[in-house]
Amino acid sequence: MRHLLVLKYIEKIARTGSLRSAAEELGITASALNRRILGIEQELGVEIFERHPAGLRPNIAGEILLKYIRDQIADMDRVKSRIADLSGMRAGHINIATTREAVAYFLPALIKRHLAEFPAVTFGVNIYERGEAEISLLDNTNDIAIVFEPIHLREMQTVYTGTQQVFCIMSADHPLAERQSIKIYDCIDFPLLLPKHPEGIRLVLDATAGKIGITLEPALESNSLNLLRLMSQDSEALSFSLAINLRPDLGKDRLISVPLDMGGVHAGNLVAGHLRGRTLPIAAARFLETVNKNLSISFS
Amino acid sequence: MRHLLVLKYIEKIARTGSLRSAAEELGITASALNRRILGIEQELGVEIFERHPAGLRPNIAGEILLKYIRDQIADMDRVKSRIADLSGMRAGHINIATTREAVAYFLPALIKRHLAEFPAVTFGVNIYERGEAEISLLDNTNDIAIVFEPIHLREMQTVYTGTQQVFCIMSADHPLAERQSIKIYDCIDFPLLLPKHPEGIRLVLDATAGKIGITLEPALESNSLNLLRLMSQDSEALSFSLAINLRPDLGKDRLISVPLDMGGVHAGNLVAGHLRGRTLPIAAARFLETVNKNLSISFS
DNA sequence: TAAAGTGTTGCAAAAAATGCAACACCAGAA
DNA sequence: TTCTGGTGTTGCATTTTTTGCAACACTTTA
Repeated sequence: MRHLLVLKYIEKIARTGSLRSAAEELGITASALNRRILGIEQELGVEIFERHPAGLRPNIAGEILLKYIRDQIADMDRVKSRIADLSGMRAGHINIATTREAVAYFLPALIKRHLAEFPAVTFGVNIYERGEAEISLLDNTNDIAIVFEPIHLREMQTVYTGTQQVFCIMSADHPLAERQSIKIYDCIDFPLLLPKHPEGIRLVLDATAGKIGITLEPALESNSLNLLRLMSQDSEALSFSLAINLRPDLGKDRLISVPLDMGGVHAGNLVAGHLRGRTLPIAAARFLETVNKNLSISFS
Repeated sequence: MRHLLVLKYIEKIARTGSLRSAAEELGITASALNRRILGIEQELGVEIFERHPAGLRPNIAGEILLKYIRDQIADMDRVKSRIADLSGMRAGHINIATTREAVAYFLPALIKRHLAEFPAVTFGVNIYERGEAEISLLDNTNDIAIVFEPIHLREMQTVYTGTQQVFCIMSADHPLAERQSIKIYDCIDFPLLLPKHPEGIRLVLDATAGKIGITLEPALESNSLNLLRLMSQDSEALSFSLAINLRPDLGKDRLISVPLDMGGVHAGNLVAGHLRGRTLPIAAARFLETVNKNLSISFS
């Protein structure tokens, strides 16, 4: 709830005891946070925090306000819960069709978060080869499709469409590791670990190579993206990954990722949507909205 | 309070029933307001207004939200007054509910004097029809009620109660002008200028007349007490006024006032108080005490 | 059919929030 | 003392958000 933001800021400061620590936890700057507080204090005409060298501590006015804030946040939660009850997004089953690329880290995290808010919702996640996910919407086998480079876009009502940057994954001590970005041309001197053909990312890579008149000759082909990535470890071999599929803790495997400059070739589209003309059950619609929001934020 | 802005927007729309009318009252554009609503609805994942050709009407989710909003706004007011209290009880906002009879000369003078002593206090004076002022205490719209002949006395904690002498106002050269007091019986031969019905003083006059078996037939009815008074000027017509509403400088308009002997009928009560069971903010409590003191001194 | 009301949306301008960097201050350690 | 590491604050350029204008699509009423 956006209108509670400022209140949550205040609450966080009261809990951490200092502007800077609160700011860090909130993911904003101390200065921004500070000005928010100064603004509130000006609105109230009273200071709500005592300024100590060690940080901020609520004064009596602050304590009164904090009580209000905590109540208000709790009340809002209750309101949201009641609204969720009567609009039916509380319960239901959601079947999701997706491709291997999209599913690795993004979807599990998202489902987990959604489940925290709507525990009674159940999920089915079904992985398809390129092109098949969209088809599966036709007979309502699945409610939502999240796919990379869809083939049957006509059948879909898309809610989110966005390009996905391709990253090249390599060992941390690889000759190319220092680069800000690399071109496909730079890659051909090293062993290439590529996904098998119908995979969307392979398509994009082949197109990029084709543009400059070369053919990619993979040292290893597999449809296990994880296998490909691990093969890069401690070798000169290169593998590739979409932004959405990039593991957050690559460093732990002594790997790093470098964006691939595709030289004007259209980076592939990631698409989320449902069957055209179908009105989704509320639970599914709600989740799709969450998907859309998160994709938009993560890959802008 | 800035963070309540959006909430107040919603509340306003619910009250006016349409985007455009609400926008106008709020001093913004319909489009801006509309986007605010769309934003909230997206945040909640649910629509909160039904779209009718005639305008917007809250749906069930909206009603739930509205309850929350009204509570939060009221709570915030309470917080602000509590905070004002502890900053030396010299500041605060006082909302006063009253009826037309009580407000003309007494209240302005009192507020003026109070303001001289407590310049940081701000006032809101709201005039209601008979019976409505007390009701307005219930939702904390007003802190203090000063009313003549209240209907809903149960809801009120009265601080002052006292009868109000009724005066008959007439031209200075009126045949009755020399009297020490007059009876209602004396009046019926002259044109009567009476307030309209729900007005408390009219009630008292009717009761007095009823006791001796006559009905008052007004030459003019109005709910502007000032108009009635001025109509008495240079004519034989009689108007009536409560002691509290008696203008100090009647002589300037060539008018005089003569007490009305009501022949045993209970003169109406003037009551000042607040919502039963509520502890007033200090600023309001303080003003109510001033009201009490002045009423007690003036009409003993 | 025309008029007057409704909500909605694209686009450019205005306003608000933010991050960066520097500052001033204080407590405790060297 | 002087230095270090912590605090909150502020000016400025930038980014993000909000807003108003105008036009649109739609429904009800005259």
